[in-house]
Amino acid sequence: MFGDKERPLYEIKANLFKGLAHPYRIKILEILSRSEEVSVAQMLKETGLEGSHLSQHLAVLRKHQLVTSERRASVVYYRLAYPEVADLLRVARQLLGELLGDTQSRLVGATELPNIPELPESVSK
Amino acid sequence: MFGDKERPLYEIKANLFKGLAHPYRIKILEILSRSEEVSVAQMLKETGLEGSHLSQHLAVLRKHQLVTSERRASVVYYRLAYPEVADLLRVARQLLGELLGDTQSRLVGATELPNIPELPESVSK
DNA sequence: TGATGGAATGATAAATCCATCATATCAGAA
DNA sequence: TTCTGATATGATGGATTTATCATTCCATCA
Repeated sequence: MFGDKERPLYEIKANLFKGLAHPYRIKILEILSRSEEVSVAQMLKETGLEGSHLSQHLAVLRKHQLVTSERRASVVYYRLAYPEVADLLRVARQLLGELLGDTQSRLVGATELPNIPELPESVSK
Repeated sequence: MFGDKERPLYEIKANLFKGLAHPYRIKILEILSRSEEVSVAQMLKETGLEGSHLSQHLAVLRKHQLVTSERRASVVYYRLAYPEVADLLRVARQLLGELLGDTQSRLVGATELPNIPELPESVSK
């Protein structure tokens, strides 16, 4: 195993992307990208997730240092840890523009990409 | 399940990040970012991976449409499917600059992030 | 044709991740 | 203090991902 100093950058980067690699976490980060600061209660509404499930995804995002949280009274507020997180989502959107623009990609995407668990209505976009 | 048209963007984005969420795939994409076009043989050398393992990761990258491949004679050449892929890595690097710049993050990263399988010497950076 | 080298695919066990449910913590109200 | 609403943590089974090994495919050369 590696000490942190010598740990290859690839692994740190891969970890970063792992933090982003779930539809609900993307959803959460996009909510945070728009709003500066959002309470867990608000996210519950916007995502339609069950409480502990949301908390679990928030824990992942915290672990990867993509968000920070602050408790005021009994409410916990989240925000993006760095504006670059939003940049990352922006570039991803841009790449997907290209990617989905290609005629074939629809079909390929539909048939070959892993199937995706259904989300509650409220989450659809 | 969703047809491709209504499939929420979050899921498509999450899939994109999943394609990036492995150290060897980052390594591979960075090699491709530098070189316009690279043969599998060259990647074998640069990554130190065993053949079928490399192929498997290349298959993942193809499935996610992050790279394209072309066979000329018996050699297969890969390249990035879109320049935005390199952008994504660039932004990630930038974010990590912030993230690792913070004093605490080293410790947190070392103790709390999932442990990472050791890579052969040749891959270390 | 058969043999050879480069690359991809298939199968499998181990590791990791996810959704669900139950339980715990924390802070304010009664 | 006990209760209650808000949030987090723990445990568990099922699904997905990964590393390894064996096999197959594809193109060239003898």
